[in-house]
Amino acid sequence: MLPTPSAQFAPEPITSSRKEEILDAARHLISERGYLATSMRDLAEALSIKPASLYSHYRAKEDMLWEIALRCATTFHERVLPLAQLPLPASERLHRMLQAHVATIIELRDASAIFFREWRNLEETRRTAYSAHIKTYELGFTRVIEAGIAAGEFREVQPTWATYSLLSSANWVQRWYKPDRGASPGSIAQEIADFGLGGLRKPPAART
Amino acid sequence: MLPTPSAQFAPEPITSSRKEEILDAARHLISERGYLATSMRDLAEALSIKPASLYSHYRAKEDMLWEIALRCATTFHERVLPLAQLPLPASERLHRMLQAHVATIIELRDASAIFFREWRNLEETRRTAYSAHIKTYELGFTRVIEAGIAAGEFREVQPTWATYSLLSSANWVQRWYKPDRGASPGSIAQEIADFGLGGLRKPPAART
DNA sequence: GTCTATAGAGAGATAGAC
DNA sequence: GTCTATCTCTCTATAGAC
Repeated sequence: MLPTPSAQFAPEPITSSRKEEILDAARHLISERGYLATSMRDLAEALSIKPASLYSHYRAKEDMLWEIALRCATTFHERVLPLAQLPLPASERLHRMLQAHVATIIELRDASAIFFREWRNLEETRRTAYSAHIKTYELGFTRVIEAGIAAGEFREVQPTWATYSLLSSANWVQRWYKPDRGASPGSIAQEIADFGLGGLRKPPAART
Repeated sequence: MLPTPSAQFAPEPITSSRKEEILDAARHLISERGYLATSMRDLAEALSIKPASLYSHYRAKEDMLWEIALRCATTFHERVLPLAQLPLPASERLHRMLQAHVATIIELRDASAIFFREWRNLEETRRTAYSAHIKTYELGFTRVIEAGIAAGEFREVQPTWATYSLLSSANWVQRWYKPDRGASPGSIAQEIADFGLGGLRKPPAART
């Protein structure tokens, strides 16, 4: 699963590598301090250049935020949503989706943090586009949950609520995951997917 | 459960009611736009006064954030942690704690949003105190989960991970809860507590 | 592509009259 | 307790030399 250990994005061709360095630094600083609390001065200083130089690469601060968010959304879509179409039972598909989701959060840790937290700082047009992305993504999970209920694999929960609940608990991994804690990203993803599905699965036997 | 429908906080006696009006407006604006994106000018305008007048009530913008966060933390502690001590099975105690937690999020919706999101804008001393509060609170859940595992009520999960997972999925209610959706706060709290516990409970029968 | 210099807006906060 | 007036700082962004 997820054979490529390094990220390859493709919303637009990666033009200059300097732009990428700047975006990397931006991801790091913004994920740590927040978008509004990170100034162009801070960013420039982290790169050992002057603030004005940043504007040769990005026309505005918000353009960076948008690029970070958009690439992140694209990666989640490309890696997770296709798994919904596999010819497998719904519970197995959902499990793989959750695992891929969590693995992506861990791999794109800084970008994910920004993706989850900073969308409200996008101007309205972009924020609307962002919301549409999110809705599509969530719907991918909801459909599989619905299928699982119809197939009798899952309890009869509200599919949208279950989606929120699962993704919520998966997304929090981004807040407390520390790379140095021994547990491998794969095992964490596995554990979270297991745990989340536990609440959904129909007990094999009967009772209450 | 939670007999008082209106909040009564008590970190310090409620001095003037004007202060409370200001804090209410602050809660509303900050929860909607974010702390840094809400200026003292915005807040003053919402109250139909001039920005300078705010400083007769609060010495600094951050003092408001701190008061909002501290009161919110206190309420969560007072309402939820005592339930951990009830003479009941761990699963039942955990269920009641989750339910009270979710009910509090819904009732203090604006304050909760700020409490979860804006702590990073506190100055260091306060942020440290905040972290200590949170740790104590989470530990209350972890202890009950440990007890449940020891008693054979729960599967053998990592108690801290389970705590994060449960609280994460509960906390997300704050993002998508709409007061007008028909479902009562109580039934939502119930559903979320049920769902979260499902992943934890030991299946009554055996298998896999 | 990076620099110096700076424009122009808006932030948090204070002084002191009423 | 609210006002007018304003200080000082920092922000994003631009102009134009190199």
